[in-house]
Amino acid sequence: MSTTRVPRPPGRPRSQQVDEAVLAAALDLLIERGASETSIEQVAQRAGVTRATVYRRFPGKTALLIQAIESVHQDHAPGAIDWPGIDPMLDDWALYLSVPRNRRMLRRLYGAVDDHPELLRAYRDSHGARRAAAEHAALARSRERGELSPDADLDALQQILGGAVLHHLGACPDTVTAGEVKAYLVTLLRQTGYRPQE
Amino acid sequence: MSTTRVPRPPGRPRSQQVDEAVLAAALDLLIERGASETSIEQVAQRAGVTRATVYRRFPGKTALLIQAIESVHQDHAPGAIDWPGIDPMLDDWALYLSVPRNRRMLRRLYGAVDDHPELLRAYRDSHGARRAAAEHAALARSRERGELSPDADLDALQQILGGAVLHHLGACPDTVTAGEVKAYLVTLLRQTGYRPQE
DNA sequence: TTCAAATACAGAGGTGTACTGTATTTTAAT
DNA sequence: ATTAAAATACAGTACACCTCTGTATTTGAA
Repeated sequence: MSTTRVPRPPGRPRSQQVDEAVLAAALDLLIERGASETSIEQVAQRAGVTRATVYRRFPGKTALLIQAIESVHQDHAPGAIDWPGIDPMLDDWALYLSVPRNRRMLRRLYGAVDDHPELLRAYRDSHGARRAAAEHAALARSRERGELSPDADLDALQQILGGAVLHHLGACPDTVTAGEVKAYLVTLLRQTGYRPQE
Repeated sequence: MSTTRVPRPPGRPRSQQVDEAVLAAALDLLIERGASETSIEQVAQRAGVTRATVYRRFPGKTALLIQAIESVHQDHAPGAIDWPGIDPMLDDWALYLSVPRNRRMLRRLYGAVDDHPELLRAYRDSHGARRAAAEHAALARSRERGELSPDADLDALQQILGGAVLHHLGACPDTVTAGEVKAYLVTLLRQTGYRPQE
């Protein structure tokens, strides 16, 4: 492999530990305080590093936050998602939405749409695109199986589900269980003719 | 009338003009920059007064913003809303959601849920409560008229609509027309069995 | 006389850059 | 092979500048 033949550049290499600490601190602060309330100073402080060290890696706050967002989902979920139908898909969603940290994260991203649209875009680019396709596929399988009306508009259903998630994020306390989230989603989906096979 | 018999308090009275200027400035900044990015300093500057003048009226930013939000809808819409059915209701929504300022305002309120939950609460208290009842009534009328399935869950439909609005706010540019918004809402609602009478 | 409003103040925190000293690593000369 | 030089990273400090906060004091309108 020629990939191993990368001549190491001269000088002291950057500490990977510092890389990770900075990104983790940035992500934490994004979730805790939001994008515009997060400062380079705070990130550096939390990462146990000086501001200059952060500035060496990132030109500014936005670039830092974008990379922090991207760093989340490159760790796990390298393979493609594939749900056999709506029910297991909702299970996954419910599990995700029952973790307060995830809920806050999503709210922060949507809440920063006007000031930092790049963040939501980075989130979608880094792990939303695959999902959309997988969602569509799951809905299609369920429709074939008769769990949905044969003439159901899958795109519309997808948007209804997306809206339901947003509504839930804004209206429900972060103490909900996965079971409650799923029950909520199923209730709404039932209005569209969803009839899960038992 | 004894109401005219209010003995004027001694000293210089507060300028009502300043009152309005401060509230208007606060509302503008809330919409433009968001709650946490808005400072008393900026409000004072935009209202053409000094900080001390603002502090005399409001103990802090939150109280100021709450009152600014409440000041919007006490001007117009004093009477109860009453929609004869879903279609005119969607017309009203679409009109509202086609005004960029309104869209921004809603995004700001939802985006500030984690940091300033009082703001969304104030919004709901000051003109969301009435609406919810009116929505339910409009849906009920349409159901009776056969535009919805007889066993439609009105609460669930209401939440679907609420979610759709949020989704639209986050996904669509603020240049949409009222017609486009309505088309979007109707498309989603059709999935729930909505069949408007022509 | 009494309160509104302007002015002044001290403190906190953030920004981006620059400079020090030290640690770590490669490259080149011996 | 050993050693010196060069290159880079990091901590720490400082700078000049800005914005915001909350209060205290003064000026002036009713």
